[in-house]
Amino acid sequence: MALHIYDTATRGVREFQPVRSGTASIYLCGATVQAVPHIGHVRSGVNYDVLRRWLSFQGNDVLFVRNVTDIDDKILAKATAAGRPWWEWAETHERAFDSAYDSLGCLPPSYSPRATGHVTQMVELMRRLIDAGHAYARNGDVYFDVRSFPDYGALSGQRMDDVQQGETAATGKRDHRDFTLWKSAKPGEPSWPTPWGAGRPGWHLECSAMATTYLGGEFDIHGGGIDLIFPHHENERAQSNAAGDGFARYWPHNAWITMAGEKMSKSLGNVVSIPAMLERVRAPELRYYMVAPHYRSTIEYSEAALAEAVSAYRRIESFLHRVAGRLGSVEPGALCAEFTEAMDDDLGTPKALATVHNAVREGNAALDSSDDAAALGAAASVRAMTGVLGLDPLSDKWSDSSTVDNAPRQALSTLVDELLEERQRARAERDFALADTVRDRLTSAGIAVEDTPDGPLWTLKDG
RNA sequence: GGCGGAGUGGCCGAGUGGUUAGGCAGGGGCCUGCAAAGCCCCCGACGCGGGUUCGAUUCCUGCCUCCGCCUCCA
Repeated sequence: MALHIYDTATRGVREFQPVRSGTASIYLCGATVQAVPHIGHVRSGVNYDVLRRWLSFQGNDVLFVRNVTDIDDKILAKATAAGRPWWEWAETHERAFDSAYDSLGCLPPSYSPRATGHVTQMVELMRRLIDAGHAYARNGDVYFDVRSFPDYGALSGQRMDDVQQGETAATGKRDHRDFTLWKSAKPGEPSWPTPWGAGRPGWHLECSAMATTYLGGEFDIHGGGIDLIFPHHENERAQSNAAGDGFARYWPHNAWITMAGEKMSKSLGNVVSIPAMLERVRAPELRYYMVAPHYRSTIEYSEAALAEAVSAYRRIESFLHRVAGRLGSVEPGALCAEFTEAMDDDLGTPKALATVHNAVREGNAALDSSDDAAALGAAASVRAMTGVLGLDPLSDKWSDSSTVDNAPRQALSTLVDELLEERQRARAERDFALADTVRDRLTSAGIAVEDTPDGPLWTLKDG
């Protein structure tokens, strides 16, 4: 089975057939960089990172473009309120997003275009729309004429007559449902010159301009959160199709992470920032939490569920450490067939992880029965499968050796090994009181000791 | 008002017209000086009422509850 992916436009799963065979082009609506990212924002990044990795793994040459909206009402308002230049405000938060994506193991995009760098392309797109009779200028604003495009509403399933109202601010519209392509300059606000007057981009226009600039008039996948279906993606599609571009072939949308049943928003005060979370759990554990449910299912955030994700991830991790400790290095091997099948079915990560856990159990059993070949095979498979999900505990990104300073670790290792030798001597002499005292000392220092057939193994607790 | 999503065992979370999701927790066992880890077994579920069917959690229908979008939003 080839990859099948959900398409909001058709309300169903369809086989992925790229515009150009052997390549995959993805445009993801990235952040409006007006505040620090929370876990909801990063879920989108992580979900599409998994899609991108899966397409790459299957041999596609993937182009992954994730934009940055670096000019909009909120950025201007917040920067003004903070007494800072708008461009500094945007840049500061863009860095915060980049850092959050990176810390969760999202591969960097092929390119991350900024809205302010693509005014030329936006002007050209407006020119085409006006020439074709799909847009009009009024007092320096430029609007898309919704009634000129009969297919408007097809993506989101909206019926024209039932759309309650459009953007509130605009005044020069022919129809209240028309949306703004370009906003005329207001005193004190940044602006760029156009044939219709100075102004700044309307939100929807920039994505069409940037997507087609880098991915072509027709490309494969356009993603984002479910809230973007209407009006943002509806409008993007309308303006691009009206201009004569085929635009995106597939429109998947990821669901929310909610808090106590409500979407996260700063006004509700229920935002969990990424740095705050990473003080409590390790990055791959948080990533596991976001990858384990299906991307189209709402995640109801809870401490207990997060703790379960931590346990589940550690089960996988400790299996790989077990095998590596006993049998030496483990290289990524072949995927289980069920894993491929699950991933091909609209990125069925829950089933895919079930496959991983089955392999872990079988691998542990093989280890217990000293079937080294089977254990190694299972471990290789687990590395490959978790690698596709960006969760491979032995990858350079997540293995402890790459994140912990080597010299301190060496020093610690020397001291711990001496204590463990002392404990082993005590055990050999059946002086268990002394042995347990040594173990208790290590435990209280945050070092867990496990006895294995190959001798004691120590790990730092709570990574 | 329009459009869309969801209600699964103690918890998280998939899925299917009849036969094992997976994880976490709980009970029993093996292993271990003890512990931890691991393995084996067990426990148990499909919001409510109708209908279709040999059989429905899975299809149809009515109802209840919750959530999202329609202004900016991952």
